[in-house]
Amino acid sequence: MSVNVENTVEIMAGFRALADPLRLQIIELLRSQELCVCELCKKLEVNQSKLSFHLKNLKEAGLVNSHQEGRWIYYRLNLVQFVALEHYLAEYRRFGDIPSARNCQ
Amino acid sequence: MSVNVENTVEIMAGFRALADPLRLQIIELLRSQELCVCELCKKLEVNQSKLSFHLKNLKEAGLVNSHQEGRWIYYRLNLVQFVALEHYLAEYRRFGDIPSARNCQ
DNA sequence: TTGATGTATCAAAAAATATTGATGGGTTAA
DNA sequence: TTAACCCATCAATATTTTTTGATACATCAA
Repeated sequence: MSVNVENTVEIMAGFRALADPLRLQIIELLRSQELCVCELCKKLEVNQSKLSFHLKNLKEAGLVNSHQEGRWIYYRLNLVQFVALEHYLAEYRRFGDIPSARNCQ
Repeated sequence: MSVNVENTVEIMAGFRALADPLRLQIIELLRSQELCVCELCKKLEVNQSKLSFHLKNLKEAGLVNSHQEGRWIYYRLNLVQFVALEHYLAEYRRFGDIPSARNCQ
């Protein structure tokens, strides 16, 4: 019933990574297909350095993985982490209605 | 199938609000019971101004509601918004495996 | 080899967020 | 009334995050 404190840091990192418009655009693109950085650059019309920064951010939060193929580095979603975040949120409604406050003082 | 762009701003605001340790502590406390600001202050050992800032943040993101009762203002979770965020994440796994990249160039 | 391409990283500047302390507005009890 | 309490807001500061441009390191093609 109580929230797992050890995981909370990772969960929060996930939410933090999702809290940015460009990063949200990135993961929405990756939703349908794995992509390399240069393709993301073109589709999102941002410079490579900026994109690299945000991809690192997403990767450190566990939301994406990458693998190299020749000189390209492909990024793809790590769905496991999405599920973890989803479950964290699901916990909040698991126990139904929340009691009103008993009077303060 | 595609992600609803209009909602994305609200969804992102939700994630942003969750991306902070104190705010996460707040909602974890509110999970079991509605609380007033002074009680949250005591439990979390932070000053009132700081707490007020973060509560405003959570409220603007739709994660909590508040109502006044005498001189106390009680905050409680807005579970509807938690469900909305949960559903947003659930969309990512709805369509199963993601194709590998076709070669870039 | 050499030069071009794809990507990460770094330092500096810019922008966004958070903290702090002070103040003020409601509400209640005396 | 007055004073105490609960809370929001504001301005100034501090901190964190993001952007930008430069550079460096692989890999590949010629």
